[in-house]
Amino acid sequence: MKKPAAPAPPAAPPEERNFFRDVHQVTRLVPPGRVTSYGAIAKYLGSGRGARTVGYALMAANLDAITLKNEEPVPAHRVVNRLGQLTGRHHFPTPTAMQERLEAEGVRVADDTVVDFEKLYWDPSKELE
DNA sequence: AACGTGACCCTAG
DNA sequence: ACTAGGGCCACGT
Repeated sequence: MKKPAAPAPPAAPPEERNFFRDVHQVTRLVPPGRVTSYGAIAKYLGSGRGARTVGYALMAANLDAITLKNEEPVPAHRVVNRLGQLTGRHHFPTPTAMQERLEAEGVRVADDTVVDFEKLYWDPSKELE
């Protein structure tokens, strides 16, 4: 007798998704005045090509932090794409909130792009080993 | 259960 | 040098 259908392991705890939690954690590790990229985080987490999901997680992170328990806000404004562009600025409360926050930390932004991006780049795989 | 979406990245012509 | 397309992962309905 074979099992008609048993691969239903809903052993998923009510806790948040590990992936999300991981992304939030790494993002929070980014020091002020520094920036990182989605791909770097994805790679650090082992996803490699899950850079997209990282962005997803960040968006949810903002909502989660505010809606769920807001334990600690996630500095999503420190995460940009590999080109240093503030691609996610449109998802912020205001289209300029991301840039304002970055500038508030000393990060210069010009044309929706981080100036000296390579210089301010913070790679978790290298900084955190 | 399947399809569609999304703050991306990489490779090819 | 630039443009175009596909792929991957996770979530929502």
